[in-house]
Amino acid sequence: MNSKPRYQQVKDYVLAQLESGALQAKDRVPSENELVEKMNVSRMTANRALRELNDEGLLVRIAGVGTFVADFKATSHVLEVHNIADEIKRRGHEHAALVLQLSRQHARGEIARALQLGQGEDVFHILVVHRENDIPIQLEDRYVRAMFAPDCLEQDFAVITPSAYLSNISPLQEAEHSVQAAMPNAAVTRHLRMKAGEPCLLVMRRTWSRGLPVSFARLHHPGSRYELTGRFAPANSGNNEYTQFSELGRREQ
Amino acid sequence: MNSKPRYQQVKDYVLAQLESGALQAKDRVPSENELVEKMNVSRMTANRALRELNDEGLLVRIAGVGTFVADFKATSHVLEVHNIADEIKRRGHEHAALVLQLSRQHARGEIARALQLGQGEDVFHILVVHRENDIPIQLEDRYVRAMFAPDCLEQDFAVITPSAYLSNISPLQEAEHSVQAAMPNAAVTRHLRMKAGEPCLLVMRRTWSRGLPVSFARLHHPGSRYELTGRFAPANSGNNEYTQFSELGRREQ
DNA sequence: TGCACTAGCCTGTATATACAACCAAAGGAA
DNA sequence: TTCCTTTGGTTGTATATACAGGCTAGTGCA
Repeated sequence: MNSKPRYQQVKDYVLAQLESGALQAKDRVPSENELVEKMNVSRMTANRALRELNDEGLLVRIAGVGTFVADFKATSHVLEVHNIADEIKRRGHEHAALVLQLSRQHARGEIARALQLGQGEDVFHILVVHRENDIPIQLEDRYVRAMFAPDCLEQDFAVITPSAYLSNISPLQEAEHSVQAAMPNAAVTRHLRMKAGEPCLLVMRRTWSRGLPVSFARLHHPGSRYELTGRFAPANSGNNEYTQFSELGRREQ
Repeated sequence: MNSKPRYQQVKDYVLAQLESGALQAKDRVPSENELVEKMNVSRMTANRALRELNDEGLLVRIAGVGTFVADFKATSHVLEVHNIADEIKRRGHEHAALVLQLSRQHARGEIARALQLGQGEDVFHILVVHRENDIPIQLEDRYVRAMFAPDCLEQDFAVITPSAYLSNISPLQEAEHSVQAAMPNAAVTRHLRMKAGEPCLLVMRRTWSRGLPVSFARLHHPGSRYELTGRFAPANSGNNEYTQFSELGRREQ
C-alpha cells in the first residue's frame, strides 16, 4: 500500500535519519550512487530527492564533494534573527552581552506549560542583556530544558549566545514565534534603559528538537529603537533567495 | 555568453511574461510540449522548469488540465496576513469593516518617499477599522498610488478589503514589512477602543508590482489584544508546507 | 435527446544514458 | 620537499523514452 512516489520515499529515508538524529549537522549524507544501490532507484530519482531537500534548505550539496546536513542556522530563513550577535555584527556594529543570571530552577507555571514539562522537572534560566554599540537592544529571558543541556551552567553566555549554544547541542529544530507589543515592567525598563511609558516589542520563541520543546525565550526590545523587518519577493529573476522577517534591525532615526 | 542552465532559461522565459503582465493571474501557461517546441528543449527540462515554478508558488499545475498562473494570495506565505478578513473568518469569527476615509490626495512627506513618488503625484488614502466580532483589531491606514487603481474611489471597502482589491488589480507582488511597538496617538486609541497607556503593534507594509511600489500601509493593532504568530518547521515528514509569521491572531487570555 | 465511451492532451513519475564541471587525494616529476 | 598531473568519485545538467493517471471534448450509439 505504498503509493508514494519513489523520490518521496528517498526523501523520507533521508528525513528519517535527520529527525532521529542518526545524521547530525554537517554529516555526510549518502551520495546519489549510494542511494541508487540502497533504495534501488535510478540516479535521476535519487538526484531529485537530494536536490529537493537541498532546495528546502535541509541539505547542502557541493558539486564534486558530496551532500551534507545543513546546520540549523544555515537552513533557517525566518530564524536568522535567532542569533542576535550575528545580526549586530552584520550591521558592522559591536555586540556585547551581559549575563544577569544563570541558574538551575524547577519549572512551574507558564514555563512548565510552554516546555510541556512535568512538575518538578528542571530548567536552566538564562537572563542576558544584548548591547549594540553599548546600547541595550534585547533582554533575553530564556528557559532551557535541563536534560537537553547538561553543561549549560559551564557556558559563558557573554561569549557564545544562548541560541548559538542551543543550535550546537540540538541539530534540527522547529520554532514557534509570537510577536506582540507590551509595556515592560520596571526591571525590563531598567535593563534596557528605556524611558518611562515606552512600549517594548516582545518576541516569544519556542524551539523544538526531535518533536520535543527544548527552549522557551522571551525577548524584549525597546519599542522606540527597534523593529523587525522583512521582505518577501516571489522569485525575482536574479534572486531566488528571499528574506523573510529576518532582521532585527536597529531603527535609524 | 549564456551559461545559464536551460531549465533556468525556460523559467526566465515564463517569469518574464509574468513580470511584464503578459500573463495574468489564472491565465494558462504554455504546456510542457509547447515549451519543448518553443524553447527547443526536452520535455523533462520543461517539466523541471514548470515544476520548480510550481514549487515556488508562482504557478499552479493540474494534472490532465494544464499549468496556470497562481494568484498572489495563493502564492503568498508570509503575506497570508495580507487579508485580515480571511484570517478572521478562518478563526470562525465575524469580520466587519468601517470605512473612515476614502479620498484622493497629493502625496507628500513620508508617503511620497515610501512610494517613490514625484511631488504632486496623487494617492488614494484609505482609512478602515477592521473588527473581529465587533471588537476593533486593526486600523488600516493605507495609501495607494493613484495611477495603479483608477477605480479606487468606487470601491466599497466595507465589503472588499483594500488588500483583496489590490491583489485583484496587481497580479504579482513583492512586499516589505516592518513590525514595531509604538504608543498610539489619540485618534488611533479612540478608533481601536484602547485604554490609555496601552501600546500598539504597528505593522508597516509596502507592496510592489512589476518593480514599482504600489501601496504603503500602516496597520495598528491594540497591543493588549493582538499578536503576530508563526511557526517554522523544516520539512516535517507529513507536512511539507510551512507557516511563517502568517497569522494575525487575537490573543486568548 | 441523452448517455457511454474513446481519443487526445496534459501532468507526474521513472529510468537509462550521456557529458560537463568540480574537487580531493594519490601518485609522479623536479 | 614541492609542485603538477592524473584519477576517481561526486554533483549538475540534458535528453529520449516510457508508462500511468487525470481531464475534456467529441463521437457514436441507444
